[in-house]
Amino acid sequence: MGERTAPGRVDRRRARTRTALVDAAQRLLAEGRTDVPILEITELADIGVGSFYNHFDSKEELFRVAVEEALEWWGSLMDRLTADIDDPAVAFAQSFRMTGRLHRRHPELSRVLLGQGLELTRSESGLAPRAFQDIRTAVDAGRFEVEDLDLALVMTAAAVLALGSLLHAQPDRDDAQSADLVARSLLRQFGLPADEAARICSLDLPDLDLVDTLVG
Amino acid sequence: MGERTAPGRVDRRRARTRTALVDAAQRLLAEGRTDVPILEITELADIGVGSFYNHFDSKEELFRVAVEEALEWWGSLMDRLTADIDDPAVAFAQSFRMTGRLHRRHPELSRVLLGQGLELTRSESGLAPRAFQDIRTAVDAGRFEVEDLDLALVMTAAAVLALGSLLHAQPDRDDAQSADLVARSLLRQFGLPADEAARICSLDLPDLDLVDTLVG
DNA sequence: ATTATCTATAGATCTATAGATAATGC
DNA sequence: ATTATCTATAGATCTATAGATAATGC
Repeated sequence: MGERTAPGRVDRRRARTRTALVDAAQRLLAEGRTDVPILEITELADIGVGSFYNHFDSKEELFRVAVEEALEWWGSLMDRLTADIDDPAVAFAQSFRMTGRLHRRHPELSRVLLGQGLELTRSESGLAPRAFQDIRTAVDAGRFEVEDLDLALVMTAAAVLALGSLLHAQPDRDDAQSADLVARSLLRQFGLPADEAARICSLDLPDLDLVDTLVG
Repeated sequence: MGERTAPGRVDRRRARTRTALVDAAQRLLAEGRTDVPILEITELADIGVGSFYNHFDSKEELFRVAVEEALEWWGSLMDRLTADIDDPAVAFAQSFRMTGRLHRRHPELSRVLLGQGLELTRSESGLAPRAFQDIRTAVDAGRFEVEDLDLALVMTAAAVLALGSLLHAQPDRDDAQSADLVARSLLRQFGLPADEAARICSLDLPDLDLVDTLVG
């Protein structure tokens, strides 16, 4: 009976409510306040408490979804911005360096990321699978020399978190310079010669300003 | 009027209750369950709810103390075990390699550590100040070449956490080998030549079995 | 006599839902 | 007519304390 209907006003209204909840959850995540009553979440989202249960079974589920969507958004952005880079070592480095700049550019998203900690590496979506893929491709292409892929992934995640943590703790620190320094150190850990690592980490990055206007 | 009395039975009973609470909190921390009713904590500690408030004002305070005491215990152990090492690079590496082995040897304590995440680096006690001191001493002695002490500290903490996270996720992974591999990578990051880093990370470690019988 | 602990519970807070209202579809 | 949202609230849960009991000191 193929009842394919174009999404109508009802669906859009429903989607708006859901988005309001996820947005509110992301704002709370950014403040590290996940231990709040559902009523506070719905007030922040400016909807009635009752509507909460039309969309999520519990606070935990909402926060899980909120984290997932936030990181998936950034991950897919990194995909698009590195899609036409041939050298997988460069693609990896560009993603890392841009994610380093994320901490200042989108502090709320950065805090969502930091709040995840190393749980990050166990997610099926978001940044981890992409980083893992980048590293594997670079190893297969003979660009990285890494005998332990899992260790490499978790060290990468740790570097992202360490960098973000430091940038928030020290508001005056230069994010670009620190990010590139850490990226260089990671590339060297993955077997690239020092000068090659330095070269890669001083390449131009895509203009994130342009991107924000397209998708953010 | 100088009422110095030897701690009597009352004080010991009081201390026992407090310790029971802190122990219970550490067990809960190890399971990541800090969001439990106070009643559950006191039942786990096998004391009445009322007694809780004789010792702590809130759950949060109890958990803070529980983390602090756990990490301070391990930190002071590392101090003692590296006290008579002359080369600060070696002292740093020994502490790091032993802490890597902590994840298998004391999984509960390890989970307390992992639960802290990079907050770790902002604590006035525990591992961070010791690691910072080690790194600074090594830099001053010309053993490490590190231009950014804060970055070095946070990368060290991240490496500890990454290693622990991986060891828990992969129970079959060789903890000693992984720890030494990461330690070597850190030493190289801090400017030591590859062969020197490898040598340091294959030195004998103090016998932790003996120590456990003395203090644990 | 003093101090810590225990039991029992008042009052605060939170979750989840029932039933009413509003928006859209047909 | 249908579906989403809203308001109001019953019932569950949790915190923090009052008052009773038990342990120790003198």
